[in-house]
Amino acid sequence: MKIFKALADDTRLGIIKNLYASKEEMSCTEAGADCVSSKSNASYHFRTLREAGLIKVRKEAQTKFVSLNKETFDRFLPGFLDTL
Amino acid sequence: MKIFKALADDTRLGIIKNLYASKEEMSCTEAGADCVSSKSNASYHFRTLREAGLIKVRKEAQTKFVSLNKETFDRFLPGFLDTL
DNA sequence: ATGGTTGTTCAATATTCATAGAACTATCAT
DNA sequence: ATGATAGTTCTATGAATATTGAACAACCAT
Repeated sequence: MKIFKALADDTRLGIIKNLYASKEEMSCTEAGADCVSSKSNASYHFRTLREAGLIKVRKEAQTKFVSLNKETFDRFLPGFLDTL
Repeated sequence: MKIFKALADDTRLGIIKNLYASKEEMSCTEAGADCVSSKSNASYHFRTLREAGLIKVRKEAQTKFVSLNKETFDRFLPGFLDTL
């Protein structure tokens, strides 16, 4: 459920696409650059994605790096990422 | 997107589970028996599911029979139904 | 024709979710 | 220490969704 709610939003879907396309981790700022409307908005969406288990977050200095949590996709939405 | 919005709700997810478990078509009343809170509410959720392409509807007399639209699941969420 | 099912539509309300700005923490660079 | 960067949290507000009941339409059975 949390997964579907997390994916039921254009902004978050955009972030997922960015992360999938990049094949690497990105900073929150990077990953949300073209989707997000303010930094508090960004924070909100990244939290939603994290709580749904769709992304992993690693902190380095001030910066947080995010990447797709492949395990979750494989487990609950196997094959989905390839339909993006 | 419409697909995720459609799945991002407990009531509709319940309906999907019922349909998946039954392996056959069911009437709307049957499929929603344990999830839905009123008949207008049922109608609303079935419409949402239909518009997302997740179910097929067949009318026979007063009764509408609903079933999963496997094509949509296979195309956009391959493998998902088996995780239910 | 009347009454009983099955489902739809409409309008009102309630609930949930998304957005914005301001104040804040933490880290780095000078 | 100061300023800059990266992100969080809070409160308020707006937008989108869900729920309800009432009135309705379609179909069947008698």
